[in-house]
Order: sequence, then structure tokens, then C-alpha cells
Amino acid sequence: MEYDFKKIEQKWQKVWEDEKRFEVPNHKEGKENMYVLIEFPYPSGVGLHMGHCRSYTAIDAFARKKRLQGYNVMFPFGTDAYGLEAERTAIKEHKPPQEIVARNIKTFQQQVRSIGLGIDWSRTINTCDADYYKWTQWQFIQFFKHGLAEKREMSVNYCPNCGVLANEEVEDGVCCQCHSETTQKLKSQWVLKMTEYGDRLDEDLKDTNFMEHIKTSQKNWIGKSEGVEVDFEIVGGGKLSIFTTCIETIYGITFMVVAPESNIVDELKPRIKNWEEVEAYRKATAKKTEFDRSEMNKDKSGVELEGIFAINPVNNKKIPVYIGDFVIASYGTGAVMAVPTHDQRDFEFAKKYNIDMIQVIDGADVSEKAFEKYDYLGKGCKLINSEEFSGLTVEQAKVAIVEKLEKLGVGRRKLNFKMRDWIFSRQRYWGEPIPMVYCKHCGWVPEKDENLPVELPKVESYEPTKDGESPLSLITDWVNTVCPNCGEPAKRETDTMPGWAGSSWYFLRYCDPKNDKEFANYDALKAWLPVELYNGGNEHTTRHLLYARFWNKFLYDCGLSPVSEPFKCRISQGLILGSDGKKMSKSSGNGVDPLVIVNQYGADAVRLWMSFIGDYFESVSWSEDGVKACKKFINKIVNFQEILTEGEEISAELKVAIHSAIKKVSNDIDNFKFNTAISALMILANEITRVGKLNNAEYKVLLTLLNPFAPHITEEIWTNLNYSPSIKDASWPKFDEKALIKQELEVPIQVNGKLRAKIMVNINSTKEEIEAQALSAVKGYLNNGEYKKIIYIPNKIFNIVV
RNA sequence: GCCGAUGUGGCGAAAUGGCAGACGCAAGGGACUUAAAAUCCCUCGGAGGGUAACUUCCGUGCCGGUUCGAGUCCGGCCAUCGGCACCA
Repeated sequence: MEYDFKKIEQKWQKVWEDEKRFEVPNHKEGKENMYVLIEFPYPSGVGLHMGHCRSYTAIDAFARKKRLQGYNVMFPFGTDAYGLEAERTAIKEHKPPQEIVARNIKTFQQQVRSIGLGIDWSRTINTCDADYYKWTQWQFIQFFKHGLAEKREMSVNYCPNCGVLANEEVEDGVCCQCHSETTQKLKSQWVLKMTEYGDRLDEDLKDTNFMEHIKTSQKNWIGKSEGVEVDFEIVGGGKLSIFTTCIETIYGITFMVVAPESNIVDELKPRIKNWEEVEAYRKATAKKTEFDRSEMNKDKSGVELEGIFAINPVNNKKIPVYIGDFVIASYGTGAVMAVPTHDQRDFEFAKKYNIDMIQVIDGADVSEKAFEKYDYLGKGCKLINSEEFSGLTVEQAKVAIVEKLEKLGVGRRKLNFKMRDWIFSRQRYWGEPIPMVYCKHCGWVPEKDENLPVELPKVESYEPTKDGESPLSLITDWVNTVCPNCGEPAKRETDTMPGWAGSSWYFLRYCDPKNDKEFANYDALKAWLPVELYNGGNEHTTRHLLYARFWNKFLYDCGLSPVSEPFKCRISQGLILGSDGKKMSKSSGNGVDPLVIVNQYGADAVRLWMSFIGDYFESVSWSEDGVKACKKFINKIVNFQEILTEGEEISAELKVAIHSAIKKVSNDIDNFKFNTAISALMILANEITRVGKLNNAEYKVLLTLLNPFAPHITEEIWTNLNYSPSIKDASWPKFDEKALIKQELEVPIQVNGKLRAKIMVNINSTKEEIEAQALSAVKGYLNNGEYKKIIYIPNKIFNIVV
């Protein structure tokens, strides 16, 4: 008999909706809270894709299992509505992005319902709703009040046609829309000082239970390095500071390099003898994008600042100074000490410009290439040509040299991060307005709390202006305001926040989504945090995860969040690739709409297949074959009703099979091994088929175990059979370890590690009995029964070494 | 270049250092059927030997190592995919 999945699934989705099945209070008598979180999607026009479908159904299964285990599980859903796609569609369709986004959200929510997710819809949020972004703005103001938000001159990507571009809109130095070449332009931008949290963001990873590769990505992205900052006097006045992680090579310095755009170059202008040459080089650099600059990495270039010399504080040696575009202004101090003997980049530069080299670490020849830190650290190498430090090991010298520099007052230990401060301004319409006002008298002043949110005004055109300003700058009525501080006329900030803003704290809002007094009540947060499980795409394991951790840490420091780390465990699902093994995309035409498949086979079948298709953490190519198999499997479960017998006890025949299944399915769901959980259920079903009958007690266990994956059909059968209470009140079955113990066991016998025989042994047999049995079983492989050694792992393996 | 992941049948894949290929797909054979679908049963990594129940050898990207025993651990490669890009 074929089951009518359309009717059944719609029926139960409606029941869950009507009875608000998955809504949870912040506290429930006698139940422990558990917060299970999936990354909320950006509601793009194409709707839910396979990747969403895979992770949502898998994590929904996890949440449903925890619910059956008796937890008060919060499993919320929302949408991250600000993004370029909506803005582009708005421009194309001449409709407000609000309208486009509202349309897409409706589709998304409908689709999420139709795959049967158990969502608490009372907690739904959306980042572009005024009652949400009000609090995004309020939190920005807290950053500002704590000195963590400031306006800073930054270089931005600029396209002559399209204005200021986000990094993701620039590909290979070309604007992704009009394909004209982009340049760098200095602009005053809001930044959040995330680097101040760099050390804690790095250190506190040890308190989390993220997947190892995710921790590593975070660490690499943060890029903490411990080193020393050293001041160099400039002959004739002035100072140049550098950052180095290799202070042991300080006696090997033969030149210095400064980033071309560095201010110090301007300060030294009167004393630079070849200014024209220097200026030409600076102009050439300014034209290049960061991409071009990194492209040049094969050919190091630079220009000497003629007439400028720095003084090495350890030996008072005069050192020439260069500018070179391989030095990045925004990292460290924007200047480096160059030691060609121990840094390959400096080596190449020195060769090109004929600069001296002094070897200061012994242990390798430096005439062909540099002897770098990767090669000398930890090998006991000793210093040479380094005055009183000669003869010390590198490790000893690191300490001793810093002490000397500290005494001289010219050096200090310093942490540096690859991670930059977070540029928080976008010259775009579709984002949260930055709630700041500029007053001639008071400077930057935050909007008053009672005036929040600062709402996006209606505009005619959503395109950025030609001069790179936000379209908001053209709405004079909106821009002109009064200073919240002194009441004089003042102007609003016209930049908006980046797409990452709203997603940095949405998991907090879920805990208390309707609060209009605060972003979330502290007690509500305390009830739910930290998140037990946070699942999201691999593409967000660096930036989003870091932003969210940073944002929460700041709130924690303000006493507004109860935890320093918001996520206990972070996992990322593998991609679903097209059947051709390539990423699903419009351009390669290999995309598959999950909702089409759901219509054809039913949500339960698709959910099962998504879980069964392969290891959850690995990428898999899409294939439709398995959906049919899963549908067949569901049919089999449905048809078990025909062989149902009376009985409220698990029968002896199925006892082992049932308890093994309970054990395997329970452990596998907890460990996200959804594919083997399904296979365990299939094994149980095969066993039931073999036995040819099952009773009510056994059917209940089977249905409960399957319920997280196929919630509609299992509930349908449960209700049909008048099993009460409802399946939602069923409790997750417990397995009995004793039930798994068999009286007789098959033990494989190996000779020299090769399988030669199998014997059946009684569970109570002594080692001697088993040994006799084993030896006779493999007689033919033994020389007159002689052997050297026996290794017996009880109930597992018996190995005879001859 | 650096970082991360992956590599097992025709295919998707399983395997706390202990029987490699569970479970499923596809394929082939059989039962039921007038027939088909559905369902159920059997075979299914490769090579060889036997009429046969069976049996021998090889086999987890490649080369070494540790171990009684390695898909799994260690060292060195190769290939594919993803991320980052001169970070001093």
C-alpha cells in the first residue's frame, strides 16, 4: 500500500502550526533548557536550496531527538535581510528592497514549513524589521560610548561608475558589475576596534567545543603573532617604529622598508633628496589595488629614500631606508626592519638593490637564499656577529635582546593580529543607518535612545551616488537634523552598516524576541545561553563566527550577556554539489530545487535521504536515486501495520535487534552521524521483515527512533494505532546493555594477523577452553600445534603468532 | 607559496588499531502474477583452483616504518577540492 504523503504531511504541518507545537517558554517546570541553532538564511530570490535542506533537516532531527529526551528545546528561525542581492533586485525592478525582502521571506518560511521543521515561530526575527534593527543601532551606540567605534581614514575600493564597492564586489581588480578597473580611495569610515579583542578571541577558543578545523580557521584568521616593537631614531630627527617577530636578528639589519603611503614619508619630505622618484613610486602604488600589489609578489620593488638614515639602537649603525609596496601600512607599524640573511623577501630585495648582508644566526649558508626562522627555530642555533649576544641560542637571545631594548626604552613586547579592525561603513542604501549625528560644536554624537530606530527614509533611487556617497546623502530632509547634545543644526551619518551587523547578535534576540525595552532581557539570555549546538556553512567559519563572538564578548563586558563565549559547539555541514560534482549554481545549470523533490517524494523521504546521503560533514554530489529508496523504506515501515501483533513487551526474537538500534541511533544522532543512524534503522526493519511480525511495544520503539527523521509519517501511524499519549509525549527509548549480551559469540581466529577461521564460543567459556577450540580450528596453519604467542582480546579477536 | 579537507567495489558509502566493503543504489537471477508494477528471496571487489559444500592469492591513492595485527598510527610523496594571499 502506498501512503499518501501529501495529505499526511500537510495534515501534520497544520496540526503543529495550530497547536503551536514547537513554541517553548523560557522556563518549563522540571525541564532543562537546550538551545539548538541553525544559521538564519539570507532570503534570496531563488528560495531554499539543497544545502539549507540538508543542514536544516539534520539539525531539526537533532532537536527533535533532544525534545523526546525531555529537554525544553528552543529551535528558532529567522532571516538576515540586508544584502546586496535585494538592493540589486530593487534597482532592477524599481521596487523598494523592503518589498522584495518581504516577498522572499514569505517564500522561505513557507518552504521551511513544508520540509517539516519543528520551529518555534513565536520567536521569528528579521534583521530589517524596525523593532530589530533599533537594537542593532542601540548596540552600535554602546560600542561608540565605550570607545570601540570611531571614524577613521581608510582606503576603499572605488569604481569610477559604481562608486565605493565592498570587497566581495571586486574580482581580480575589476568591478563585478561594470567591469571597469577599480582603484583605492581614501574615505572616512566607521570602524569597530575588533583587534582590541584579538587576544581573547584567540585564547577563549580553548573554552569552546568547535570542530577542530573550525578552531584552526579562527586562529589563522585572527593571526596572532607575538613580537617586539622597536623605535629607530632617524638621523637629523624623527622616529621610525617597526614590528618584528624575529628580534634575534636585529644585528643583521642592513636596511629598513616603509609602506609607501606612510605619513612618515611626508614628514621627511624636505630631507629626501630624490623626492620626484619617491613621489612617482607612491603614485604608482596608489593606483594599484591590494590585489595588484599582491600579484607583484614575484618582483619586489622599492625606492630608497636618499638622504634618510635610521639608527639601529643596539649598535648605533646607520641604516638606509626604502619605501616598498610589499609593506602593508595597516599591519604592525607599517614599517619593517630588513634582515636579508634571515628573510627570503628581504634577501631578494637586497640582491636587487645591491644591499649588504650580515649573517647573524649560524647553521646554514646564506649566499643563495635566506636562513629563515622556520628553519632555525627550535634547533639550538646560535647567534654570531651580534656583540654580547653572540654565542647565545636563538631562544636565549630573544629574551636577552628584548630586555636590553626595554632598558634602553626603545622596545616593548607586542601582540599583533592579521585580523583588522572591522570596517563598519557602507555607502549603500540597504542597511541599518548608522545612528550618529555630526555637530560642528560637539563632533560625532549618538542619536538619543528614545529616537531609535533611525529609520531608513524612502528614496527614489537605490544606487550609490557617483561620488561614492550613500544615496541617503541626497535626502536633505533626512540628513538635516539637530544635535542630540546641544540642539544646534547638525547632519546625520549617511553610511549604513554592513550585512554582517544584524547577524552578529540575532542568536541573542531569539531568547527574548519581542522585548521593546532592551535588546534581550538578561534573565531570558541566561535561561538559554550558551547555545548547545550552532550549525552553519563553512563559508562563515571565519568572518561571521568571529564577528558574533566579538559582539557578544563586548556585551558580556558591558554586563549585558551572561556568557563570554556564546556557542558551546560549532559544526559545519558539507556542501551538496550538483550531480556533476560541481558546486550548484545558476551558471552551470546543475541546480536542483529541493521543493520540487519534496513535492514528488514527500518531505519525510527527502529528509531521510538528506541524512542518509553521506557523512554530514563531507561534500556529496546530489543524486535522486536514494530518495526513491527512502520512500520505499518509509512504505515498509507503514506496511508493518499489517504484521502487527498484540504485546506490550519487547519479544525475545527482536530484543537484540531493538536494543542495538536504540543504542546506535541514539549515539549517532548525538555525534551527527545521521547516515549510520538511518542505516541502523534499516537494519532493524530488515530484521523485523525476517522475523515476520512485530508487536505494539516494538513498533512504538521503531516509530520513536524514526520520528526525528520522518516526523509526519511516524506521528500519523502513532495516531492511527491510538498509541497514547501523542508521539510528542513519547519518551526516547533507553537501551539495556544487558539485552545486547548474547549467550554465544562468534570469534574470529587469526594466524599471524590473517583471518583463518571463526569459532562460536559460549560467553562463559574460560580462556583455556577458547584456546583449545581455536587451536583445533586452525590446526592446518600450525606446525604441529606449535606457536610463539597468543593474543586474545575477549569476545573480539584471537590471534596466534607462529 | 601557506592553511584546511579528501582519496575504500560499477556508484553513495561503513568500519573505539582487531572479520575491509555494514546500509543503500545500480546490475543479474528467482518466487508471486495472464502480464506488469509493487513485494519477497538469492548473487554481486579482483584473479585462480575444484563436480561440489568449498578454497588459495591479491586488494582501502603511492613508497617506507611502528605493531601479534594498519583503511585507521608515524615519516615521505602524488592527486583532487576549498580557503587565504608579501603579515615583518
